[in-house]
Amino acid sequence: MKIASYNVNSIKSRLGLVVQWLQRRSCDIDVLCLQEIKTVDEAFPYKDFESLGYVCAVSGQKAYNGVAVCSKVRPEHVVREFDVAELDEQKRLIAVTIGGIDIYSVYAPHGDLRGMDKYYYKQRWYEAFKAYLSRQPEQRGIVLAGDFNVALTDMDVYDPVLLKDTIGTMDEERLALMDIVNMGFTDTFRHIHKEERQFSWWDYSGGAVWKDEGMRIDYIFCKGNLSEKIKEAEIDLWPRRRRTPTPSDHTPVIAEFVI
DNA sequence: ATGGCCAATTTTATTGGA
Repeated sequence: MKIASYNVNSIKSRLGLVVQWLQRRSCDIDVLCLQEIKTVDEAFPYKDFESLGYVCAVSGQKAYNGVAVCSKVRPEHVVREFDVAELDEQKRLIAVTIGGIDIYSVYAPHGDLRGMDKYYYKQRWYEAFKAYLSRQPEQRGIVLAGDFNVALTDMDVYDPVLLKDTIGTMDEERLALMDIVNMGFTDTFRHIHKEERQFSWWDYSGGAVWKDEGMRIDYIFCKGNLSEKIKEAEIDLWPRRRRTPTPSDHTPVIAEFVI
């Protein structure tokens, strides 16, 4: 089973490219977690995904944020509200249960430099998400697929010196995500590719993608016995290295499980 | 690849993204 995470930066602007990408891969993705769909539920292009064989669970909002999970199998259960103020005030989280596994599409706050409102909001959001996850049953199979807006280590940025103490590389941001990882999660890409510098996001400006000046901030984490079932992990550069249609600034990350 | 960031809205500027 292949699970993918893709921050599309507007599903309306990206629909054509996402469809092209899925078809190019012969629709080998079983579960596609989307972030930054930037639209309300009613405006999500359900039908376009249906014609490719996917059913979509959506938690959207106007203009900003918004997440979805499109899967070949209809989920047994969908959660859109998490009964925590920090996790519900913006649409950054949706969870579906497929084959007894809880799969989350995650869009962590971007944040800001130290001292700014959005810096503190990111910290509060991570605390709330960690606390929420700690309340889940220990043995539960969980996959977290999304844009976490943190580069875990210096290996995950193109220039650690230049990018030291910037958004996504600050120690406290890394600790916030590491806290979650340390709850028993495995970084699927790093598990398979121990030393490879590969990125999932590149700035639109300056032709960053062509110079490979990027960061790895999109992840698929898994816990429970899923960690022993990771078969392959991949970052697919194809959708990012298009000129037309205009790509997202992110590219999809994929993990394959022996399930 | 041969450039000079992109998307949505509050729209001809501003905000957010990272």
